Amino acid sequence: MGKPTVHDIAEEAGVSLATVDRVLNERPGVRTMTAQRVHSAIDKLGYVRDVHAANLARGRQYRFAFVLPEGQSQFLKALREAIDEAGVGLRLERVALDTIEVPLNDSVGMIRGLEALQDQGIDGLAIMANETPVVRDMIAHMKESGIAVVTLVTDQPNAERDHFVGIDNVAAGRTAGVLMGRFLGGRYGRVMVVVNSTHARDMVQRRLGFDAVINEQFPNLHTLPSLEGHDEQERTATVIAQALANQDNIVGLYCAGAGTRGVTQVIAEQGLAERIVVIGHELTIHARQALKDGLLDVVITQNVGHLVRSATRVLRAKCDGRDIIASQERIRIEIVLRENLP
Amino acid sequence: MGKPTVHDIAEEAGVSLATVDRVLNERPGVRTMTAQRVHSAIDKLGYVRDVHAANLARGRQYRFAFVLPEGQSQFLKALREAIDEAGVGLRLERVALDTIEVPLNDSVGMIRGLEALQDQGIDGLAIMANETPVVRDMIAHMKESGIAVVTLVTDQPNAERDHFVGIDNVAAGRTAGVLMGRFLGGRYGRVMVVVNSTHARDMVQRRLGFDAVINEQFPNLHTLPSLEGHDEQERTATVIAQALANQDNIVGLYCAGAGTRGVTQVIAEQGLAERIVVIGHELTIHARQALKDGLLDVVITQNVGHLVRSATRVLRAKCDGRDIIASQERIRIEIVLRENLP
DNA sequence: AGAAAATTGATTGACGTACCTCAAAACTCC
DNA sequence: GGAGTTTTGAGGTACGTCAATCAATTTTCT
Repeated sequence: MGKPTVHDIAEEAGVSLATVDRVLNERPGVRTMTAQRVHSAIDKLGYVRDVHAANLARGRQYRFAFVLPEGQSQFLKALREAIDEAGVGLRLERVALDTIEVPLNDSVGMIRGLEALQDQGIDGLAIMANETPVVRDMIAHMKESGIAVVTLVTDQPNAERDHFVGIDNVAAGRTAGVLMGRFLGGRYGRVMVVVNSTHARDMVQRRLGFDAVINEQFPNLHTLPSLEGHDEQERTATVIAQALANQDNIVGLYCAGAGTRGVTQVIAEQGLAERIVVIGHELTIHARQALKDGLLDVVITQNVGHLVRSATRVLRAKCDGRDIIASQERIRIEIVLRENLP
Repeated sequence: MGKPTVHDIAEEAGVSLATVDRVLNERPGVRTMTAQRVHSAIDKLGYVRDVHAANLARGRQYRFAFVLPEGQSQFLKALREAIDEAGVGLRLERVALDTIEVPLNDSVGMIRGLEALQDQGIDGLAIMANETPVVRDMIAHMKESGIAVVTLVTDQPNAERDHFVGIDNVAAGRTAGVLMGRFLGGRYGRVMVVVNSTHARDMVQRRLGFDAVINEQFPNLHTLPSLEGHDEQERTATVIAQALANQDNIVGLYCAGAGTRGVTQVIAEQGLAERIVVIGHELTIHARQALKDGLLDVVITQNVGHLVRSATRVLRAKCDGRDIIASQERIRIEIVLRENLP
């Protein structure tokens, strides 16, 4: 009464094992009629192929590559570490993970990097990159040559990716908005918003969500135009310090980008922790420390471990032609306070 | 250059396959000296046994059982659904999940239920139950007969369980405390606390964390003695209504237990949504709706899907004698607002 | 009808491990 | 040094699937 095997469906369909195998692996030389008989036997018995036995037999290795932008940000570092850590455990599962880093705004370098990948015979790709035509074409090209592609952290909704692994950034911005409004408890004032770049899709979305909530629910607050930090600590610190000097009655600061370090630096230097509600993104080690020190009130984050594992699960499912369990692959918007620091 | 196999370690150790097999599966009849040679060959080559091939060979089935308290609460319902859902996907992994329900405060019934399990030849157990001597002895008994045991949702720190799958309830209470304090933005008043039962360990811990934060950080607030709802909507609604009538200046309500429905019922009836900050636990369908309707400000929750998958991963690792990846098995305290509702 | 082509069956050997048997070799102990 | 015991080796079968070969059968076409 165990699970049905190929033998059982061969018997049920009244064909030989060889034929069942041909049908299952879509090899030629089977009449449509016969194939149909096999398929209905599969349905009737509820056969599902034993992926592990199959992989064992064919000596299959899944080769997945993570394509990340070059950069020293703590978020990227944590992401790379998560990839390495996941890679260790996945070796037992016949999955090999590679990481390649491509220059952020250098399309030629990116194309070169990805072409190298293709020659290596990669099975799947998780790509984190800004939305550009070059990337979009690259994804289309990869898909054409049978490589599964997921976008990571930043989506490319117009590209033919199989799946997006990351959070809904509008919702993340909205979440930041409510927390900002509620933590300020009715106080009147202005809220500064810092982004990495006003062009990046995720920054735009977070800002959108943030402003929407503030405008809808907190008429006592006024959001200022975005400041650009460009992912650099010094630059972020400078623009913030400048803005603080020029504006009065700043009660909140939302750092929608990853460069929280520059923010906390200014907050610490000017001793603003008590007076200003500060909300940042991505739970890096610096953000953790800042939370503990009270320099940061809230961090909105996505778990890098989940990102990596979800991406590999999705890629594997796509390679095997299986469906994914959507509920399992939804990346949560995590709200971290000092009190629930994991 | 592939992964080393048993053949490779046989050669490296200068012994036969049979001997390697005896060592790996701890079968008798191998001199300590020889076993040592095999072990050092394993270390040297970095051999890791292919679990899937092994399971295939021995036709292994992992049989795990979830032991849940009887009850109709939405949380339990969601947990049961998560178990069923996970069970479907896990069939391919040779894991069979069962759920059994035992009467909450009936030790005899519980023992009977668990004894039935033992006879069925179960490999692992995930148990959610109040901390009692009966349960503790049961766990010890199970462990003795070689069954892996994890506690679920509620820990039994004095029992010899292999692992606890659930959140840190003190931290959860603290999280509720900060959110309560900050959402109230300096207002003065009293905060009501509702629990299922003042005896349950997790309720005590949440209450502890909640009070600690309020006392440390929010002198403007005063927490009232716990009200008991006993997991019943009507009863919860009654005690809250009563307390509201007897106390003035209630500004917050923390429902540490799962019976959020009774709370939202009263809030809706008396139109208190705007005046009182309400924080509850567990994101059931009712809690979702209440968040959307603004009857609930925050829900602190643990993802039931994660709970179930983590429990099965841990049990499987224990059965295989593998280590778990601690970071992957830490269940997050999730903060859910209307804006980041998943 | 006969030849050519397409389809199907039967069989075999992997993959990496478990588990069993039987015989050979190596150790005890007196 | 011989009997007894313990340890080791050699070999086979199985798990569920893939992949390949070669022969046998059926279909298609002329």
